[in-house]
Amino acid sequence: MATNKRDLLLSTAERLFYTEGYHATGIDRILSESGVAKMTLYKHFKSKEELILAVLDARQQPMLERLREARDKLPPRKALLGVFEGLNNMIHSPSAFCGCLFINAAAEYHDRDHPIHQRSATYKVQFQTHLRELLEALDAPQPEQLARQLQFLIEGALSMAHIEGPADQALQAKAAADQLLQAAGI
Amino acid sequence: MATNKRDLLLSTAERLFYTEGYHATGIDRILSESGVAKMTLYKHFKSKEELILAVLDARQQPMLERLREARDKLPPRKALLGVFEGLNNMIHSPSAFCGCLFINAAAEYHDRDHPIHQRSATYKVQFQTHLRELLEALDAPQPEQLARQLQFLIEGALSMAHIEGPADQALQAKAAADQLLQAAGI
DNA sequence: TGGATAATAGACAGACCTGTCTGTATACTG
DNA sequence: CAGTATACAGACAGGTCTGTCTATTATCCA
Repeated sequence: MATNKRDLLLSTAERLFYTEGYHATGIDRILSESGVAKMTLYKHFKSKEELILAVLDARQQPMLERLREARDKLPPRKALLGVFEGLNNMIHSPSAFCGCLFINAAAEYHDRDHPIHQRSATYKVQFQTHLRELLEALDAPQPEQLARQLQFLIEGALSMAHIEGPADQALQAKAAADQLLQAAGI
Repeated sequence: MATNKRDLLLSTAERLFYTEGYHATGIDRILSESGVAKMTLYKHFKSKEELILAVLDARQQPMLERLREARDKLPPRKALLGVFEGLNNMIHSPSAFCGCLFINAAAEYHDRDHPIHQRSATYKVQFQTHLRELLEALDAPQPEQLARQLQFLIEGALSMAHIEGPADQALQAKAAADQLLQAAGI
């Protein structure tokens, strides 16, 4: 038996939401694939929406943690370009690559006041803050703007890898990032 | 009475699919907002899926046409940066901006063999071809790679504008594109 | 061993979904 | 005027969705 029904539900739901979509994945599908009873799900989560929010939170934590680890272990420029290597691994993950869990969530819940959209936006803000801090450590002239431009490259590579299939998107984005850094004197 | 029921259905469906999502928009909603009868819809389109495909096709045509117009009227470098101005207009459109219709479609129909996903991918390929042709006209050293990098900037700016709300994403992406072009000696 | 806790299966309500069907009204066309 | 195409309203079938409920079983701890 798995350690914790709640975690089992979260990991099953994350996999299905990620590979099939949020609307397209019904509660019953999550239950049958995880082997958990319906009442157990509704004891842990008030509704499907709360389950989605919990999945996003659960995913956000390790992602940001890995970024912080790299920042603490590596020199700033290596940590910065390391993000693109992580992206490359993600795109070529053995399990099906379906873009970004948060972008996909925002794409299904368009309304910016919707909690799910907001949670996705929060993650992206934190991600961008991370990039900006690394650039500040490198004394970049316009860290805010450069961080946004690097994020565009990352998000764009993610989107395109999702739509056209895994290829060398992350490496080409990394090459562009490298040029932008050079142009900023880094 | 509107000119053509088919076109009325297409424009209503496009608006709803774009602002609410594909799964979240039911057939009945499209019918009640367009004032068209159900049988009329199913006379023009075999199924909801075919309606979605028709919406994507209908949207693809004018988009590519506008790009070609710019290419024929403007010098290549202006046409290239003009794409970012079009993007800026799109992001700040008076009607709600909800990202890219095609990206959103791919995000709801993840399977790359699915007709809807493929149709979205086809559009992005044509878009990239357009960028590459402009770069070839400018004698860029590596037109293929540069085209992909510019597309990452564009898609990334689109994604981020969708998730965090309309701001200066297109202009910052344009600034990055300008630097990449300069670095390539253009 | 006994009792609380947690999870189980499975039925159910009520809403919504797509797609089909019937029958009627309107408008164009030979 | 007759005939045909087009669109209409609205019921309907069959399925799926979320969320609630009941009643039963397993597990753990004192």
